[in-house]
Amino acid sequence: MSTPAIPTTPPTHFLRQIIEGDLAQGAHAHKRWAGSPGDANHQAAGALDAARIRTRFPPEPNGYLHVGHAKSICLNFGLARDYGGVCHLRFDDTNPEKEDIEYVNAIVDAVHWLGFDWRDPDGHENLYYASSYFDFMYRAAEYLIEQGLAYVDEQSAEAMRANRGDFGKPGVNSPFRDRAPAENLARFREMKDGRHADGAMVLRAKIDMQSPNINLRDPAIYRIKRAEHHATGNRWCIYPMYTFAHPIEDALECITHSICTLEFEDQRPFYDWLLDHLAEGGLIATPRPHQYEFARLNLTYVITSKRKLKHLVDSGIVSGWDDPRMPTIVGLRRRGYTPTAIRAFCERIGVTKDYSWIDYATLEGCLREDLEPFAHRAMAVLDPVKLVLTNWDEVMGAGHLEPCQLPALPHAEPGQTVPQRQFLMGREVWIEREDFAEQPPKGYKRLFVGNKVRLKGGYVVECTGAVRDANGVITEVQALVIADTKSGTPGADSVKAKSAITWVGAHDGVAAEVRLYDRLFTDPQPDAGGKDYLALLNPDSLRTVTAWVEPTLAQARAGDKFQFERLGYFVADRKDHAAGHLVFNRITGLKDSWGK
RNA sequence: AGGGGAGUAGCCAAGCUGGUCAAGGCACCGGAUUUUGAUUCCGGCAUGCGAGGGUUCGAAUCCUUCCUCCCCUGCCA
Repeated sequence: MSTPAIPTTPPTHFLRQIIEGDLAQGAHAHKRWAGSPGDANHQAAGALDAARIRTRFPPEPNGYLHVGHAKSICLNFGLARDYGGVCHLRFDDTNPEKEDIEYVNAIVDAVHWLGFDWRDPDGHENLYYASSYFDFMYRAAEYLIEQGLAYVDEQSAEAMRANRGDFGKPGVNSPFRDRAPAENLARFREMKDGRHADGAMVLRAKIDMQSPNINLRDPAIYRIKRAEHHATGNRWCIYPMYTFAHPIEDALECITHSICTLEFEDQRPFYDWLLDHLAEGGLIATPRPHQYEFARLNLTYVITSKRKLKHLVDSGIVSGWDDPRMPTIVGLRRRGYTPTAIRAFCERIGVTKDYSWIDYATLEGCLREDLEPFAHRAMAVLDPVKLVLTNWDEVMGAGHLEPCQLPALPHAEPGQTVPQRQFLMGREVWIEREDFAEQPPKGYKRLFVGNKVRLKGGYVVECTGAVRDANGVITEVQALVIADTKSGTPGADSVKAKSAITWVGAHDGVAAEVRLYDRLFTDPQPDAGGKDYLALLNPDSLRTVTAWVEPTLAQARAGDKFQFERLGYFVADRKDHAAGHLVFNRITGLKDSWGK
């Protein structure tokens, strides 16, 4: 008797509603797609687009992706997947000074790792570069000039800024604003031909210097910049600005829904202005794309500012972009987070236009939820103290080692075969220091004199005391093993134990380096309100201990994830873990014990 | 100051055309099961939807005034 599968509808949000509305109206039903990006003529020659919608994830290749990008990735690729569409991966590489091919590759890896691809129904890969549209962008710029919609401004940057006005003061027209199109065209071509110095002049859209929206006060759309581009080399010395380039990129790729973050809302009127003019001129396919904005992710205790993240790396506060404490995709990956958990997280937090802070606990919860059903269990002792079973030799025989076993997963499905973990119990075992208490607090269920506890998978023992050294530090805990109480035998339940504690045999335990990671910052919002984030670093964000782990763990391979019972989820480090030197990273505890 | 956005529980978030509408998740608190104080399972958790006023038989949903927060004055994206 199995419960009928309940169809899981992803939570709705305003973007889904917009798309569903568009689809219902057939807004994109007649769009054509020639199989590659291109202008109006190119697309008109194509077939009806097999993709019902097209979205895009458009990172600038100037750094590593982080959780915030994951939200955008899951949104754009998820929407395309859910509505029979396609999501393009597009590198917005319009500023050669900041960009590098190294980042391109890292971004490709990260998006793939998250579980997404950018293929058309026919398998064609939609991986694009803004830089491959430079020719068209140049043509569009000349079109604008010819139409009297753009002009070359020779004011200095300072003069431009001053004449732009501010929130309370309208801008004033540039003295170059009313030049004739032919003159502008000539100047623009000189710019392209390298006849002018960097910064000597820019091409500006001619809109409205009085606009209350400062983005519409004749925004710069092309600048002179002699820099080698990672893709186009030195072919160009003028580069389009984001403002101008992005709408065109969307249009050439036949994007239906161009989704970006809130800070671009004021940019939308220009987006519409540009594309409407280009569509009217027959340069781009119609219907043209539309821009929608959502709120970016803020995660408590996490910083996503690229500049600050870079400082953490450069100053050695963390070991690199993939340090397991970093909120980068590579960092989360090395920490042990799974793509499934990250995707679930992005789904769970919703999509709105509200400025919000998501609890870090939400991410941790998604990880635990993902790992709980299949992460193999293992026993480990992170803060070891020896437990000596003083009557072991009499009861079990001198030097006896008792083979014990436990299933790798506690809740096996009826037909499921679960591997068994084998280990040995002897006179001496390692237990957690905190599993013994001289003065047990109220409700304490572990070892204290007179209390009976099961060594999980082994025998029930009764605590008799502890041995201290000259400084009063406990060097050994003592107990009596109770015969015939071994786990899985008929007598197992003959003696009631208050609890079961985890342990590792002193004879077959294996040493391992365990890296106990915690949040990098002590403040829930280290990146807000102009705080000094460096003063808010958590001094205990990494504690490395030498632990004892059960023998099965010696076979762990880099990247394998486990639940160390009662301790949390751990992953064998993908960089440093090796057969002869076990290294485990704590992904997260079994519950949030911070502040407990 | 001008423009653009947003305000529903500790944190997210449904709710849109006014009538069991205050969903759901996380967190938290009870209780049951448990050889992980985990998991699982049950139960609890907003007389109130930024505040005030109004329209209406009836408003989180409509009107109005006010308050708070975020974004915009790069030849960055």
